[in-house]
Amino acid sequence: MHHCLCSPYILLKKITVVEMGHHCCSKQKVKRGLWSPEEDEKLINYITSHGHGCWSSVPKHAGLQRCGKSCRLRWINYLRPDLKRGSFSAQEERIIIDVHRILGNRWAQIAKHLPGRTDNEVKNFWNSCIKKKLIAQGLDPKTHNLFPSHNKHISNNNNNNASKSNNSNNNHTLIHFQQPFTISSQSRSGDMLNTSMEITPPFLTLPPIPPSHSELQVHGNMGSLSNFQYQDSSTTSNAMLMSFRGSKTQEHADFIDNQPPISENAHISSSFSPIGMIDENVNCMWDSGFEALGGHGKKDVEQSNEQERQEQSMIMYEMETSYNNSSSFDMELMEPDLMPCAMLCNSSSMDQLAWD
DNA sequence: AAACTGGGCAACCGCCTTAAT
DNA sequence: TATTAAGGCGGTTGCCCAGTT
Repeated sequence: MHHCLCSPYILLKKITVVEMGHHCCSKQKVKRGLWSPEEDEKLINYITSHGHGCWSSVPKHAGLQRCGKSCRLRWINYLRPDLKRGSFSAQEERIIIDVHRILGNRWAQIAKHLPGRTDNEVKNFWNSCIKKKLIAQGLDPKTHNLFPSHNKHISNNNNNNASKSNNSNNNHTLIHFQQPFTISSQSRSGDMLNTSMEITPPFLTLPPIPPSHSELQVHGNMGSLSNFQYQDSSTTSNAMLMSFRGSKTQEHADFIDNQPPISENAHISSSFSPIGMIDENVNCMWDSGFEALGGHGKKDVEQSNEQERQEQSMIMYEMETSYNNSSSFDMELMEPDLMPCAMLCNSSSMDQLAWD
């Protein structure tokens, strides 16, 4: 729920003036509570004509009895012109979950993947909505893993440590792919980066987007990780397929984008140590270059410069299975596009944030 | 109709980091 | 190098609204 700037809700809300003020502006009398339309107008007028500059001086220059922090927060979370309004889309929801899975409660980082959304908004949405959905699915919202009791239940049903739920008759596409694996990054030239991460699937924790918007298909039998495929055909250009072919002797994880192969160097290794290519500008985290599935647009020659940049940013990932339940890695080393969400969201937003 | 309750969300608090001196 | 102020961020609070009793 977003309150309109002229909402009676704001007008009726009690606004207090605090004598002591905040610790950051203790010598001022500052208003607290919700902002009035008049205050908003003052702040907007000042910032649009002068920029915020030093926030601590904004209230004085703008004629506001607020502390600088409060002004900054009000601008960032509510008044900024580039803010997106309205409820979160299913795709935004998926991005939040995917990034949260990797970054945890780093709302500001998560919000960077959602243009027009603020960290506060994402945080509130998580706490009020997504968290409950995950819990309802039997997933721990902190770890995104199954709660032990739920895990046991699934295990009993499937006789395996991996399972899926793909009942087309309900709205829960929930892939429980329990074996964690470690990702370490490697530059294309072969130089190893000190980047590694361990991911405990499932990647997918959301109900499928309604068919009108997207289709999420799960194929195969997850038993022993064999022949599992995940296909996201939400858009014509983003469709991809991940295939886990598992056996005790030879296991694969194929990540196939419907984009044309970016590099012939891409390959999949055995022993469940698949190596995929990461392309920050392709809407897919993994581009194995194995085979294209379905239609896709061809690379335009005029994009050669762009492609060169893409090539430079490609990182080879090696994944290997691990059987402990820890899931830690150095978040600071994780580039936004190296996250699962990159599979699902528009490249435009990801591009901007790619190498921040 | 009134009271109660939970959800949603804007705003605040306090800690940490960074930049300036 | 130490100190201080400002900015940034995650956690939490408090208020209003809508639904329920």
